Amino acid sequence: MDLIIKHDWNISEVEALALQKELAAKVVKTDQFNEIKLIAGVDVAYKKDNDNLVAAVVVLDANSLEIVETATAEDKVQFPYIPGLFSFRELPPLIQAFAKLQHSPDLVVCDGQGYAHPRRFGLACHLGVIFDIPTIGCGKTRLLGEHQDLSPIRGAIAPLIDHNEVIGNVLRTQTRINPIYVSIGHRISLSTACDWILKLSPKYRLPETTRQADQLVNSTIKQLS
DNA sequence: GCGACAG
DNA sequence: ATCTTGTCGC
Repeated sequence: MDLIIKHDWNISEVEALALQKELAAKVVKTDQFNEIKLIAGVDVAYKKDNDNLVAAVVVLDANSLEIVETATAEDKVQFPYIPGLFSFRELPPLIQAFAKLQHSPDLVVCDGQGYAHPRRFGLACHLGVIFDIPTIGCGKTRLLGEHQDLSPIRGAIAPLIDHNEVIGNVLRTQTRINPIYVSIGHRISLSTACDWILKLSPKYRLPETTRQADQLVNSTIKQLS
């Protein structure tokens, strides 16, 4: 896993906004990948005893959903949580975890929005662009945008719209369970992204990738405490 | 001015 | 995210 774009992370809020505007121009919104054999799920959690963040990456076989490899990293918080600047808080430890991987995933499912973002550059876009790999944004709650009511059945889908632009899809992954918010990260189309999320969510609300990453990051925090 | 606001 | 009481829906 090689970083294609490197930039400072110890920057001000104003500088972060300018950087988002610059990098957002590099997002590719169409399918640009070959066969997807390995899919990674990522998650980051806050460790309150030492004010650190713990990041976890889990690589799964795209067909069997069996775990192929995992990696974790711990780092100090160096940016506050600001809605719209989420990636500047969570990506530093995540990059460290990716650096430890022996396998390069062909697709990364992110815990957070992608294109469904005020400046169309959520965490999934940021991660995708700096590594230049296909990514999907997958959020449990809405950052912005409006949508119509959704059928209660698994597979129900509705466009998420902001200022007359479709910025993502609201997707029901389980019948009568709250839908999730899917958006483009990088090098993937919205429809292909939703196909993968449904395939990766046969049993639970969230994709298996996200579940495994969440489990790993929490067990890591418990173990280190 | 007030409310909303990924994790 | 995380903590936690009261309220609501099934």
